[in-house]
Amino acid sequence: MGLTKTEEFTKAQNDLASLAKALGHPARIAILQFLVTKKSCVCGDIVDELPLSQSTVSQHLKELKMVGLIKGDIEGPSVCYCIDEKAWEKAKRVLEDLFASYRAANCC
Amino acid sequence: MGLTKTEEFTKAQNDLASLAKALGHPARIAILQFLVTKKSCVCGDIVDELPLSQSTVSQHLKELKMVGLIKGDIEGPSVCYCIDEKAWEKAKRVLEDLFASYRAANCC
DNA sequence: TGAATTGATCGCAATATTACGATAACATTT
DNA sequence: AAATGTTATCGTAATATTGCGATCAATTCA
Repeated sequence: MGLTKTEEFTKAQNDLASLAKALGHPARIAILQFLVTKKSCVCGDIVDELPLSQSTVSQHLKELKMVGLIKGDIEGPSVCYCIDEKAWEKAKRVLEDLFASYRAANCC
Repeated sequence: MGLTKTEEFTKAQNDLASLAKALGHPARIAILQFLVTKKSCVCGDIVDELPLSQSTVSQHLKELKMVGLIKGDIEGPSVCYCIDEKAWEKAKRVLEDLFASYRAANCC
């Protein structure tokens, strides 16, 4: 198979999983960290920063854009990628909710 | 290829990505949520709860165990899976750090 | 001991991901 | 218009993930 049975889970579970999946690659973590420190938003600078080819970086940017964590504005010939504040805050909240829901208990 | 270039990134980036990757499947989110509400810790009950076969659930449990988020104690004939409090808190912190590092700025 | 129960592992098939070079698309500059 | 610079997309190869049935290992129960 290799096909996740998304229809068997709730939308919230799928959304959270999609978000986490987008974070589940070191290159994408690196991209987000770079954008957070805002050394630059320009795509080319991100490519220069990462030990990956331009096409590979472009793909990672696409995935981050798909879950909404970043957005890209065309700026003349280049593209300016930025954290999408709203999506960022929402992701933060959703993850916090998951982690806050646990109350330590001496089971086992 | 298909091979993540982990050696090109920092340990922190790889660790964070591994954690996120483990969270990046709805079944694993469902398992964690189930354990958090602590309806039961017994493996069989988790299997019953999920729309997946026993072997598939076992694999997901294995992945969660590998990143440390849960631990499994043998309890007679069955196995009791629980949130690993320490790893849970650490994961929480690491993700919080990432999300807290962003300061809204009107770039782009 | 033998049967039943529980969970892990193996082997396989289908699909997804990662990575890269090549090339396309688009805007700017000459 | 042509050349240049920047980013996206396509095609392809290698590897990883997902899912399941079958089977193995360990424990309990009769």
